[in-house]
Amino acid sequence: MQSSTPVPRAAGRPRSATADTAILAATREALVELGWSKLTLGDVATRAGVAKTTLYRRWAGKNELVVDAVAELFDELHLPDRGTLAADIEGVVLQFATILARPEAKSGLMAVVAESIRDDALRDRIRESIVDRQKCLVVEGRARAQARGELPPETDPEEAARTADLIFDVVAGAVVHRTLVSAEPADEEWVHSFTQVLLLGLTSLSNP
Amino acid sequence: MQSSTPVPRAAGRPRSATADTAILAATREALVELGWSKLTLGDVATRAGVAKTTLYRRWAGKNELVVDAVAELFDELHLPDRGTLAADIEGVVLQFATILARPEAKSGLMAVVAESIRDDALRDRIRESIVDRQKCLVVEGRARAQARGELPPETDPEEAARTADLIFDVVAGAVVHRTLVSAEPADEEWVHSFTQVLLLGLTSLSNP
DNA sequence: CTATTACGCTACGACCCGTAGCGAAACCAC
DNA sequence: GTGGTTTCGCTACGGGTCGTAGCGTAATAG
Repeated sequence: MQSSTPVPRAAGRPRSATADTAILAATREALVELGWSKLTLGDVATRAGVAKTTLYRRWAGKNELVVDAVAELFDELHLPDRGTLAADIEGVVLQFATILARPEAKSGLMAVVAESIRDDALRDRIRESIVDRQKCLVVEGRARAQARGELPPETDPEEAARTADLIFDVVAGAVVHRTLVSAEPADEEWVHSFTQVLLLGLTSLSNP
Repeated sequence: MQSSTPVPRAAGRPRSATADTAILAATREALVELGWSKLTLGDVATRAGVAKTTLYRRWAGKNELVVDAVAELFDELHLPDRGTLAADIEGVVLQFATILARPEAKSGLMAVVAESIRDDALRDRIRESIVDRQKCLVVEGRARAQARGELPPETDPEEAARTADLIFDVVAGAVVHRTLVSAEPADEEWVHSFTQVLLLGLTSLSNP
């Protein structure tokens, strides 16, 4: 019934994979040099060495393109295992802060989130490719801490989800606000103080 | 040396005060209906019943205009005196969340902050008219708590400033992230849980 | 009155958007 | 090889917004 390549290969000329990576890299480059507002799709196409029409065949517009370009920055985000909850938090927060310190992340992230306020599809895209991956780290970190006995095990899964959401908003919100609004570096000293505050709140939530 | 009106009145036709308020109101209206990206200065001028040139005589561009329009939303932000630190925090955070729930705040605030990443003058404008006023509430709230004996008095003023900055980033960041990124309401239940986390961290910072 | 400044209006070049149309190139099945 | 199919690069276009210049008029001070 089927030949060697059942479904994956559709007929016709395949899309250039190198073009994708070139476009996303060009987008980040333009974000650094021009910022969000002065970034144009025509300019990105020129930088990537592709035609403007090729860009529009793959992305609906500036919003979606920048989301994908910024999302790749968060690929390097992983949860270290440093033995204690405090050390794990410090490690992952510091990673997050390092990524946010890059100009392409600063220029792009806030802008697409602002756009997502009035674009539900864009919000979902951001959630899938950026936010949810970060939230997983919170859940995983809490699970490790519970396995170590640093935090009591969760009883109500619904309550656990609410707590994870709260922690995530606090962590991500604080780092983003520090970096993008206060415009000061989230360096080791700041992360250490922040972790200290968070840690007490974490344990207190579990032992009301 | 001076007549009746020394400095304030310059020669010539004075600027219309009603035009200012009409323009800022029209800006907020356009933010609600169109959002940041589709808001044009020509449209705002039409809504306000003024000429487009009048707009450009008073504001350098879209960024500065929206900052002023959004800043007025935060005029109603005041620190209540509910007797305890926990109650004060819950009160002011709930006020902040209520303002951020308004569509004109959502659409405008994130966008101008994103623009301020690459515009130092705009960042200063935001700081003066929006951020610093919020930070004052943190400082004032801590002073009250210290007067009540809920928090130990500060010794090092530099350390006190760092702590206030940290608390501010945590509070503002968490509420903003909850409202604009997670896109879920910062209602009384959430604010209560958040306050619980924050309060423990606050006291722990003071008693290391 | 004159001088000065703000206002409304019109018009303009410049830029970017997003799309259509075309021929050429790269893959598939036969 | 020969079709069929899809992508690619390129050009060109109408439409929209920008920010400014120019002009005549309106409002205030001296």
